[in-house]
Amino acid sequence: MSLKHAILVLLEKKPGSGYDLSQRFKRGIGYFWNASHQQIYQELKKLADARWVEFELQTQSERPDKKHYRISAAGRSALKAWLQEPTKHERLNSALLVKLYAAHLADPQALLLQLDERLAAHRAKLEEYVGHESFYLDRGDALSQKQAQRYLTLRHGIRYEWNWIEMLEESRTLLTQGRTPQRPMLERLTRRKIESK
Amino acid sequence: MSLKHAILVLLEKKPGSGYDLSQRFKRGIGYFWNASHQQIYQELKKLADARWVEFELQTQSERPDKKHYRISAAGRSALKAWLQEPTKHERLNSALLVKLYAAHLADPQALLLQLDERLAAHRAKLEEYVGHESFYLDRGDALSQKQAQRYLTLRHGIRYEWNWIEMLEESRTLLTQGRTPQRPMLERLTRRKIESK
DNA sequence: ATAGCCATGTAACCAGTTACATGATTGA
DNA sequence: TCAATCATGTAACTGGTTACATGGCTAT
Repeated sequence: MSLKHAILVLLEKKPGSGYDLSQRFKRGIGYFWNASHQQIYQELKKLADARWVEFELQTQSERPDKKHYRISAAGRSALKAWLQEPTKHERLNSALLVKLYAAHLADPQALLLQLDERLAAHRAKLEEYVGHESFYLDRGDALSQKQAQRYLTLRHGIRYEWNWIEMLEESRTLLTQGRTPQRPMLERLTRRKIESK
Repeated sequence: MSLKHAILVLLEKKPGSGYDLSQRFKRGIGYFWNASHQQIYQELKKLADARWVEFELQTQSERPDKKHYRISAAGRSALKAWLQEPTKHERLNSALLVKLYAAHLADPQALLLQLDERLAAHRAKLEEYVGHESFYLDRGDALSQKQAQRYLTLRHGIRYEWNWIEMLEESRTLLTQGRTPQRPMLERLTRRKIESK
């Protein structure tokens, strides 16, 4: 499992409560890892049992008490070990693509609704990400290694959203106007790049 | 769950055994849905219990006996109902991106190995997909609605692989030469496209 | 009043992976 | 002889979702 390790990465960067972590999973690291608060709390408990994290109880007036977690030395070395391990391919299972594949069996109107809903969501995400990008671009050459890494993951997020938008737009065109894209997805120039493996 | 429905889609297209299905999940529909044979056999049993599929036993000499499954009328209407239902967002969890995000904590050599392994896999997939594409392009305007839908899902697969390749190449450049991409991911022209929501 | 944020959790369930199990045929 | 293909499954486990549960504070 990697949720354990994703949490360790976050705590290595900055300690915090389960609640803090669940917020952070919705922002930066949410480009490529998601977790619900239920999962996070259970995982933190396991991590604490394994001594990979430690916490102190912070009592607060005005707000509920909270547990402030930080990574331990053991956690750091577990994280480092995990970083060296080979990484499995993640599978991609998309129910929406299954529906598109079987679109001829569906009511076109109902499918279009679903496409539009998703299109709006991906456009919103993309706008958000493009907004984040200026942070890195303004700094130009002066990006640290850490920042550069994070910028690359953001670029991945941007590409991901952009792809979905293109796919959904092409699907809309097909369903509303019956037109299919005629050009190959990749042109000769880019194809050269593949072959130079 | 959608594995049920993915199976129904496949059986609607063409009946077959569990083994056949597991092969088909590795090919065409594998662009966007994956399933292991263990999952498939268990799911087929449930589908048969629910009367969404039917099967006959085919005894074979020379080869093991098999169960030939086909979709039932009830299965067809369950499938149709599912196609109208709203579709949940799939979450994207990528351990490799988590590792990249935390690359400064890792041994660069070990990480590079992982990147290269993935890069090779994505390049191989891309070549495979680009090969499939000619099937659709040769037919030009003459694509049926069904074929056009399938072509769109293939295009999605091509984009997906291409993205990973770009991301992994940028990461290699960062890890080996310390260079970060300077240009914004999307230029102004394409950005207009986003805003015209 | 009503919703949203802060803050934590449990329990039941569903989905997916890994390990184990069998056994014949075909091609290198 | 070894690996691959055909063909089916069970069992244990891990990971993730949904539903349920509590409760004060702040802003509209």
